[in-house]
Amino acid sequence: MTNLGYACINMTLGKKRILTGRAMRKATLEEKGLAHASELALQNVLDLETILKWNVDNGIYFFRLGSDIIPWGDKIDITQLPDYDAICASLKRSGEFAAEHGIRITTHPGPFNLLASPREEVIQSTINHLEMHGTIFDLMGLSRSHYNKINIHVGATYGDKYSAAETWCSNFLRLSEGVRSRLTVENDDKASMYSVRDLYELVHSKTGVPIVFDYHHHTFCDGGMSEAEALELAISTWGNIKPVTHYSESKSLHESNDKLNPRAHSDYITNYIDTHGFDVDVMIEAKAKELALLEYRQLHKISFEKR
DNA sequence: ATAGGTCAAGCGAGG
DNA sequence: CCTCGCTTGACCTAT
Repeated sequence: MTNLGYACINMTLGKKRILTGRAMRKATLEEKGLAHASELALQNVLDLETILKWNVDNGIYFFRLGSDIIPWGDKIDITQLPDYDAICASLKRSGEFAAEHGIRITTHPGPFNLLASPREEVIQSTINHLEMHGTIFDLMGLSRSHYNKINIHVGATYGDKYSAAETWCSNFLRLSEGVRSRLTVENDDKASMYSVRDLYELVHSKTGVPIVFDYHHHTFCDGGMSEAEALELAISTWGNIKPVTHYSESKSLHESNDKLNPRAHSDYITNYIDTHGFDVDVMIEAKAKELALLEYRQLHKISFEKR
C-alpha cells in the first residue's frame, strides 16, 4: 500500500508557529552563539513531535525532515549545545513515535551537497552535512537502511558526466556507515545531467546506492526511457526496501503564464500518480505541502488506514 | 505589524 | 552577466 508523504513544512501548524525550520544567519550565529542555536534546535525538535502527531491524526505516515532542524548543525559540535540532552531526548521520542505508528521519515539535503565536486572544500562540507543527518537519524533510532533514506543528487557534471560520477562514487566511500547505509540518489531535471539510466550505470552498479525516481525530473532528462521503464529500473535498485518516488507538477501546468520556469513546482497536484502497479511510497513535492496531499487524496478518493 | 530585501550552501540553464 | 530553480522559507531591517 502506497504511503503519501509531504516535505518538511506543515502549513496548518506553521500558521501557529509550529515548525522544524527555525534557522539563523551566519551573522546571528556569530553574534548570539551556540546558546541561541540550541534554543532554536530544541524548539524545532519539540515541534517535530507535534507535527508527527498531527500526521497520524490525519492518516499521513510519510514525512520528510528538513535540514534546518538543528541550525548550523553541520558546522558546530552539537554535543556542546546547552540543550543537547533535551534535544536528544525529544528526537528519541519522535523516533519511537514513528516506529510505533509506522511513520517513514526521510530527508533530502539541498543541492549544495555535491560529492562529485572537484573542490575538496565542497566535498568536505557535503560530508559534514550528510553526517549531521546521519547523526540526527541515529539519535532518533531510525533504521540504518534506505527505509529512512538520506537522498541527494549527483547534481553536476563539471563538463564530464562520466568522470564526475566516478568522483561521486569514490567520495561515497568517505562517508560513515550511518550515511552510506541510508544514502540514495535522485534523477536530475536537466538534460545534460543524470537520468535514471545514467544513475543505474554510473552510480548504482558501482556502489549499490538505490535510485529515487522523480516523475517531474524525468520529463526533462529521460535517458531515452519511458516513465514506466525508468520507474521500473529505479525500483529494481531497492532490494527488499520499499522504494520511494517523488511526485510534483509543473507550476506552468496550473497557471497560464509563459514566463514561468517549467521546473518550478505547483502549489497543488491534480493528475493521478501512476505507480505502474508497483508498491512504492510517494513523496509529494508541492508548495501547499500537506494541504496538497489532503486535496489529492480527496480528489482521487484515495482511502487510507488509521494506525 | 508588515513589506521587502537578504541569506548558509553550488551548479547549470535561460535571457 | 544576472536571475532563477532546486530540499525550503525564515530571518532581519526599515518602514
